[in-house]
Amino acid sequence: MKSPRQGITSTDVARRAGVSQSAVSRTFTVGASVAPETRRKVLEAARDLGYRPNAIARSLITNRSRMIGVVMAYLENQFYPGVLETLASRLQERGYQVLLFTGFKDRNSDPVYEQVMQYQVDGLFLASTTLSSGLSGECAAAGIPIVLFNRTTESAQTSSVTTNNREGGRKIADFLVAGGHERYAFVAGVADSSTNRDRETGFCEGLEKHGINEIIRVAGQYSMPAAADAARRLFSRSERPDAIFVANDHMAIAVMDVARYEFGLNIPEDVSIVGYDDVGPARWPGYQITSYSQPLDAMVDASVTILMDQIDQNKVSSIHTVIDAELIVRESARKPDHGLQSRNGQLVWTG
Amino acid sequence: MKSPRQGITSTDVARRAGVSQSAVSRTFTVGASVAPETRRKVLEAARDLGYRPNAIARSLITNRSRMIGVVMAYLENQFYPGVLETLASRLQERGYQVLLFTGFKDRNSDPVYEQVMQYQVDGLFLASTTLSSGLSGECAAAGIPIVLFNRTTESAQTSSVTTNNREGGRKIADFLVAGGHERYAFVAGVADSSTNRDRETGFCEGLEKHGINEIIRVAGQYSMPAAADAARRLFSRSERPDAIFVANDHMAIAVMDVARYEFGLNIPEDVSIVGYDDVGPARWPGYQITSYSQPLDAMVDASVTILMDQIDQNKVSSIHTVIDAELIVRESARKPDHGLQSRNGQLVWTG
DNA sequence: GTGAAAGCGCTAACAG
DNA sequence: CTGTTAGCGCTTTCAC
Repeated sequence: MKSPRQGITSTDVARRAGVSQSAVSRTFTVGASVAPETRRKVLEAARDLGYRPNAIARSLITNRSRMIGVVMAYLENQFYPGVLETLASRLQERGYQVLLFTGFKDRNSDPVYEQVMQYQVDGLFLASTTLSSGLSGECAAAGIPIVLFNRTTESAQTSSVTTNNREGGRKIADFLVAGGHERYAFVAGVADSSTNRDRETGFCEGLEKHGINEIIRVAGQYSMPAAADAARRLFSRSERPDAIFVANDHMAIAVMDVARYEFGLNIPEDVSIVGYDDVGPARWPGYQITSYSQPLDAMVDASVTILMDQIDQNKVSSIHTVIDAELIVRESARKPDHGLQSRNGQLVWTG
Repeated sequence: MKSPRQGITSTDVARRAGVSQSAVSRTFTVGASVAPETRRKVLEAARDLGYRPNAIARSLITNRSRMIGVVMAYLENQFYPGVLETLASRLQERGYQVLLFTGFKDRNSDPVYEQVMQYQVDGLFLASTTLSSGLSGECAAAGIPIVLFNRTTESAQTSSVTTNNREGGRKIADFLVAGGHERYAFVAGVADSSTNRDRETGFCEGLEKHGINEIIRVAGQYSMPAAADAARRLFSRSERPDAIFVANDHMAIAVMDVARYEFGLNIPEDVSIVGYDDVGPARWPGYQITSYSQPLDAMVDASVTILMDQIDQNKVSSIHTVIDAELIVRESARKPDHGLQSRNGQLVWTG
């Protein structure tokens, strides 16, 4: 008698259907040629036995696991669960699975990658995390494409998908200036992330273009508590800023809460706040954040396309896709009297 | 020349180290006996070559994939990303990986399970979703343990981890009654989920015990828009409820927003709101939801323990773990003048 | 402690 | 179209 862990194999099915084991394999391989009658017999036997092809065994021989390693350090920022959900969905449609690595926020991520690699993933999707150049080289050598999501590097061995963060920063500067503000501040994310750097650069450029050369910069580390602290410092200044660009919505929420509940400020009357990402809570009535939207679906689609193309061609290259995005205007920042346009029921800044 | 997709195998390492392939295998198998000198040679050769054992091939022979299939229909409710993160972390500590299935909210989930099974997962963790009895039987037969997270069934073939939802409902009733309210309402989640049913039953029981027999029940479907609609109906009544238990925090947020921004109500002066889960935003200054906490870590640990035990013993059984939880008292509901106790810097209702 | 050999369940030539 | 055969990379007896 078979042990309970032992499944039904294609050989079992073959025996029962009175055909060869290869015939069974062919029946479950798309595009393989099997006579209708054989196929019928196999399917019947398979159904009777409750047979399911063993994807692990298939992987071993095809040298394709049909798994994509997805690495996300943390899921606290609401943007990422959304990414994960639509990514998983898109991949599943194409017959790929998600091998997820997350929850290692503070720990060293090297062992994580060690694991990913052992599972022979066909591609790597990295969000809210970075990768040693050693490993990306290894992946390139092994023919495993890598997509950095919402991050970039100069590396020739990885691809990336981002929005035009620099232009985003610039547009936000334009928007805030058009709204007639006086003292500008920036709440930064993690300093060495490309995304933060680009948003900041764009914002500064934009302000400078309008002759504004003084920007108060505080560090928010992409975390709510750090952003709250940053906000406290900002609002305690004698010259309180009246226009703040916060590098993402996750932090903007913390900043708004501090402004209102600790300093009694009114938004946007006393201070305008602009965020980035357009996450769920940005639309909640209590926040209504004016935010540069990151089009989730388009970004995920682009990532999946890059991965699939490179997997199919069996060769990795470095593609950098930049997705167009818009500044969605809501109530958290003073609105200019021009340059606003309604689009799909949303107000957007057209400059 | 090897194709780029071809990795370095144990045979390559063996050749370079001048030992047999089995020696290499042993070096990478914990508890196998290898002479220190052999081990050293192997490790050196492996490092030189950049060798990594192939987990897929190992799975095939050991009949253990060291992957746990995690199924979560959606990640919108902030509770679940948190679960996912700590679950992944705990599993990784034990050398298990997460094969994630999500993002099929509206679609039929059968093909999802079809996929999971093909990947020979060693166990199944199901949250915010249910399972056909056929499939759970199949898993039981195949020796694959299943844990339902935050749900239960009578099925003898699955385990479950929940908080004591019924008692939670009762305590919330006690708390609201002690706060001195008059008209009670319940915003339900998905009607046929065990979690919702138990919370509701407990709430009704609790109120009846205090002689309150009229409860307005509206359906919120565990979704924000549905909960918002439910709230609109509730607050449009001539006799507006002044105490509402919302089956989870995710919906409670929507209810609070409708109360404040559409009906101009003050919370808790005009209406008290109690939620369930104690998710992140429940602690945000703008919400401060009085909520029955679901202790994430304890729940996840219990789930992992169940899975690991059954995998190790190679036999599935039906364990139902119920975790103790507390009603965390914040500002969204009128506070009684007794029965409150401070614990770890939080106020809890002790009845 | 070590190597040789036999598979795990499957796919992919290869003849027929 | 079908069966036979040879592995995929690894673990695991089994002698030595």
